[in-house]
Amino acid sequence: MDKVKRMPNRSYGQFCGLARALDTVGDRWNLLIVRELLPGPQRYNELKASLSGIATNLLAARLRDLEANRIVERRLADAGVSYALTPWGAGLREPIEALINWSAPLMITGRGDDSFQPRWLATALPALLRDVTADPTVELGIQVGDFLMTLRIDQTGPSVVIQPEQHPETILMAPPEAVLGLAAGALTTDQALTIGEMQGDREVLLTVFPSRRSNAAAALASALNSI
Amino acid sequence: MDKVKRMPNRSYGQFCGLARALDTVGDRWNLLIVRELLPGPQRYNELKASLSGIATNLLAARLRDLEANRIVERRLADAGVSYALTPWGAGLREPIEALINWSAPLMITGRGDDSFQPRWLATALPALLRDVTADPTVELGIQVGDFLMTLRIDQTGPSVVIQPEQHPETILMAPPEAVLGLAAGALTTDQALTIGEMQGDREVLLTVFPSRRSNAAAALASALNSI
DNA sequence: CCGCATCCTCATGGATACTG
DNA sequence: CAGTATCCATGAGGATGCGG
Repeated sequence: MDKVKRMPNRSYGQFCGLARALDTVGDRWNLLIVRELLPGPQRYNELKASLSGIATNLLAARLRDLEANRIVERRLADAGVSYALTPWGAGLREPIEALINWSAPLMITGRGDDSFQPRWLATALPALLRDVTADPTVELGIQVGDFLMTLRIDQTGPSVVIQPEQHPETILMAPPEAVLGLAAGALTTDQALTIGEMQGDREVLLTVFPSRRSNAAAALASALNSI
Repeated sequence: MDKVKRMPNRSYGQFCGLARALDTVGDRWNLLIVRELLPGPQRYNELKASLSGIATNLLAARLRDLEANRIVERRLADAGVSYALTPWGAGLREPIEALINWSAPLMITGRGDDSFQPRWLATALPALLRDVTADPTVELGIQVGDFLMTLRIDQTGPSVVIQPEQHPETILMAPPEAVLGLAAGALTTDQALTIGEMQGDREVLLTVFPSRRSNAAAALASALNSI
């Protein structure tokens, strides 16, 4: 009846950086929680809502583990608790961005029945557009849901700023499948624009400032084709 | 008795690159199998031996999944099957290297009771030394176990070549904890050299070519300190 | 031998109800 | 709002068997 002693925690037991990284953040939901916290701190119920489907006991357990491993820290916000990444935890941005870039072929099938949060674009777009240079300087405001950001492409490369001051004349409102499909290279810029213009009943509206429109389309096309 | 229909595969169901990447390679052992195949194809039993602790049925299942997802492909070798990465599967090198870099703080505790395979250095060392430039050109042969590689640091950055032609006068034979501890910044170069020289009974021998020794130590120190 | 498949046990994940 | 508690389904670990 007394079998061999069981390992208390299921570690790979390998002296390898990858194995130890996965020992720490390899459990289910862990990296998705980190992704959720990359744009900024979140409350427990915000995390629970964004990670649709996570069991509440699992979310609590994962947050406890991540806190014990110094990846996440609890902060006392007004009227509640707020979860934020430590500097080391925020260092997971690079691996996460690398996984997002690698996964581009998995995104061209479109959204399907999957859930979507505009917040995810704040991590995905900078990753997908990294190391891309465009000839003319382009600045687009992107609004998906109630999430505002500015996509800027210039000689120094592309950058995405979250929650910028609004530029109403250059706001691109698009459904997530159009934006991410475009970002993944699934659609040409023209197709994406067409989709945006065709589905007006879904509150999809494209209003790039006219004098910049061709520049924006060309820059986006060249940027996205090189992904 | 008829409950809600269960999902056949446990997908996150999120339209997000990270979530879809983890749907594909997030299951336990998957990324470690990819790491094992990064330096080159491996046989089933080689994988089973390196990944000490994996259940044989799990390895078979994971290889089937990875093959179905076009990450791994089976090749008919002489007298058996050989598993190799597809080009897309090899693209996981970047996320894996990013995780290895992120995990450096987890490596400074040393090897402990963990297992070790020299093959892992072939992925870890280039990752840890990326984006580092050294002033003088340095070339070191590193032998751990029966695994030979050349670490070269010059103006174009560091590079590691596996199984090179041997340079006996610059071979550094060191225990894995010394090499990886050094790579993780746990030890200064001098300490690592001392360890190497002190533990001769463990077949630990450091014989950097004398005229290059100071250059090598300085280059390694500056390279490793900037990690 | 190599490359798995089967069987069994236990740890982990998932859904829901409940509580300070 | 921010979690615990509980129960059950599923997946991992380990031993063994088995055909080529």
